[in-house]
Amino acid sequence: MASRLSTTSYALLSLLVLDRETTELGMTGYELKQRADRTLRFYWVSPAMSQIYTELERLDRHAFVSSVEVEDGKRTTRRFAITAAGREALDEWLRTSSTEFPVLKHPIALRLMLGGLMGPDAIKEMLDEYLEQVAERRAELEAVRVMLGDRDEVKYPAQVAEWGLAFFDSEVATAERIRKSLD
Amino acid sequence: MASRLSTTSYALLSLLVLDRETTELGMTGYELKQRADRTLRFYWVSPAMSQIYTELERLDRHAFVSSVEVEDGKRTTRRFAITAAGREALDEWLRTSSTEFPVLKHPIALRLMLGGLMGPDAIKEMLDEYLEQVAERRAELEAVRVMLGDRDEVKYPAQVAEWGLAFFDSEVATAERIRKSLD
DNA sequence: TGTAGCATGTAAGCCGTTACATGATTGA
DNA sequence: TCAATCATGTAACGGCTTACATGCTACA
Repeated sequence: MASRLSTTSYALLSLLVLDRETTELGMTGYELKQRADRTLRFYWVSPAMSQIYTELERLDRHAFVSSVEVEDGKRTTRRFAITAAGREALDEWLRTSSTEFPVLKHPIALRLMLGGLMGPDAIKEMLDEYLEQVAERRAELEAVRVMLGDRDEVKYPAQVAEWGLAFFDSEVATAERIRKSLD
Repeated sequence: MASRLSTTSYALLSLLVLDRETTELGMTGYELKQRADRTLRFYWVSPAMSQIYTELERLDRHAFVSSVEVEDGKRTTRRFAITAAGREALDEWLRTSSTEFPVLKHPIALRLMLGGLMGPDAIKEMLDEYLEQVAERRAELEAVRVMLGDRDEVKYPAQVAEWGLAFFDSEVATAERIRKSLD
C-alpha cells in the first residue's frame, strides 16, 4: 500500500480533502491551480498547470481521486474529488512518513552574501524592492486569513496563514534592520 | 557572454569568490561541499556531492574557475579557484539578472493545514520535534556567526547568518504560539 | 468581434537526487 | 586492521518548468 507519492502530490491531495469539507462537486485542474496560487504557494509551491494535470492523472491511477465529467454551464469539465482511498493514503502519509525540515531558498540573502561585490547602494535598492514585494505578498495572504475568519472548520488553515504572515513580518524586520545598518 | 548558469552554480561560484579573499590555494570539491553544508544550506541548498563535481566541471568549461592538480600531503587533489572571468560572470549576474522572490518549502506548515486529520496530540508532537530540530540548526548557525566575528571582510556573510538566525527565532516563536493555542 | 479568462493537455529538457563505483589516508 | 573520513566521479531517474497546442465561453 505504501506507494509513496511526491510531497507535492500529497499537497494537492490535501487541497482536495479540504475542498471536500465544504463542497460536493470536486474541483477542476484549473481551480486547483488557483487554490494553490492563493494558499499552497506560501508554504510549499504552486505547481505549473501542466504539473497539476499530470499529478491528477497519477492520483486518478492510484484511485486516490475520482474524476467525473460534469456539465458545467455549457461546457463539459473534468472534476476531481478525493476518494476514501485517497483520504486513507493521506492519513497514512501523515502518520508514517517522516517530516522533513523546511527548505528556504532565499535569493536576496544569497546576493547579500556578495555585498562586497554589490556595494551599499545596490544592496539598498535590492532590499527596498524586496520590502515592496513582501508587502504585496503579505497583503494577499492577509486577505486569505481574513476570508477564513474564525470558523472552526478552517482553524488549521487559518493558523498556517498566520504562520506565513509571521514569516513575512520577520522578513520585513530583518530587511529593514540590515537596510538601516548600511547608512 | 550572457550564458546563464543555474542559481546554484552562481552560489557555488560565490563560495569560491569568498574563499579567494582569504586563501590562495582554492578548494577541492569535497571542501566546497563542506562549506555549503555549513553556510549555503541555511538560505539556499547544499547540493549533493555529485552535483558539486558536475557544477565544477561546468564552471571549468566556462573558464569561470581554474582547476589545478595539487600535491596535497601524499595524495594529489584537484583544487578549484575562481578566475577573473568567473568574477566578472558573477558580477554580471548580480547586476543584470532579476532577483527572484524567496521560496519556502515548509512541510510542518503543510501538515498543520491538515490538523483536522492529525489531531491535537500528533500536532503537538510534530511541533515539539520541529522545535528541537530548529534549536539544533540554530546552534550550528550561531557557531558560524560567532566564528565570523566582526571582521570587516566578512560583514556581509555575517549579516546573512544573522538573517538566518532571525528566521529561526521567528519559527520558534510561531511554533510555540501554535503549540500553546492547542491546550 | 475580439480579448481575457476558463480548461486541458503533450513534449522537450533542465536541475538535482540517489545509487553505484572506486580508491587513498588517518587514526583508534 | 578496520572504520571513518577524504576525494572523485558516472548512471539512472524523478520532479518540475517552459514551450507548444487547442478550443470554449463570457463580456465589453
